[in-house]
Amino acid sequence: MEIHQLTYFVAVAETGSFTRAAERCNIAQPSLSQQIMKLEQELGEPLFDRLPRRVVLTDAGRMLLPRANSILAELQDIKHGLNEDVENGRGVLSVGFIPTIAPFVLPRVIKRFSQDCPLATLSVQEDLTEVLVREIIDGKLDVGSPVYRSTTN
Amino acid sequence: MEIHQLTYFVAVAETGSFTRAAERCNIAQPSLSQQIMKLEQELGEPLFDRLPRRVVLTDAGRMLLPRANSILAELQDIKHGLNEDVENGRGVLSVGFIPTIAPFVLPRVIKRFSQDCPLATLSVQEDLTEVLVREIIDGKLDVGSPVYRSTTN
DNA sequence: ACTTCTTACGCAATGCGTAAAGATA
DNA sequence: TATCTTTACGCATTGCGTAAGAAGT
Repeated sequence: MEIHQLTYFVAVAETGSFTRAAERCNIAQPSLSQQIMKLEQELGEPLFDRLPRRVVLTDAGRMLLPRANSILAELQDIKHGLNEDVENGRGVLSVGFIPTIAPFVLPRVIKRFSQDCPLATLSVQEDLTEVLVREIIDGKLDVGSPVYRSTTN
Repeated sequence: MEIHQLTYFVAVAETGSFTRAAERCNIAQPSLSQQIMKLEQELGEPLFDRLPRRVVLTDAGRMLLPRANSILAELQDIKHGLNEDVENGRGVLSVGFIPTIAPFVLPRVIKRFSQDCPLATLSVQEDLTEVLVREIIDGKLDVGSPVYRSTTN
């Protein structure tokens, strides 16, 4: 399992197409196909259902997506934050949530976290919690702490 | 930045030696040196101070370590959990902590998490919290939820 | 026919190993 | 001299691109 494979996987999942994902990743489409197949082979089951007109996630793919996003976001954080001041409680806590549990814990955990570490930044990755996170960002759900959603490059 | 580079980095950090890290990773020692140097080059600053008798983490290295562990643990979770039943609240929440904030939030977050998701498993990665986690595992600190520390292979 | 994914194949990049060289005690 | 890391260099793996094939609308 390699990082670029996770990148390609997320691109396919988000675009719903191998072709468009290849464009986004700036590689040839067969090369992307090849890497996705290797990933599926390593994990033991297909990640996408290849339908005639579009590509949709399988159950395994749906489970992988938030975790892949979390890992890619953490890598982003590393590149951004290593040279900068990540001291003095200004750290970045990167948390990946699983769909089932997110709605229950997320608001409370964020609130709790913001109370203990007001200067720290929280990074949340989970597709199904996107709406929730957006509400927080928009200020409809005040949690008292800076929250941002990492872009997946 | 590649996965195997993070693996090598963690091995060097934990063994305090390029030679022993290479043995653990089952590769030649110069090859490991090469990958560590590439990683340092990409991040823009050295990760280790090469002392005569041992190697120690630089500030940058200390910041990278918990994040690298977190990523590697997430990859482990993916491999373990994809085929299995990660539904019904039996999921694995993998959380990476930064040294400064861990002692404050960890116990409370774990307790809160266990209340909301009694069937879920919590995975914590941070070297400086190792003692804390061990106390929890040993039962001295009851949090009411299964906790395990992922091995970094 | 047109769009999209897969297969086939060759090249180029790179991770790894062996051997030699610094460096420090 | 012994231990440990770095440098040098060649090989083998593999990711990527181009071209052709397959399948569906």
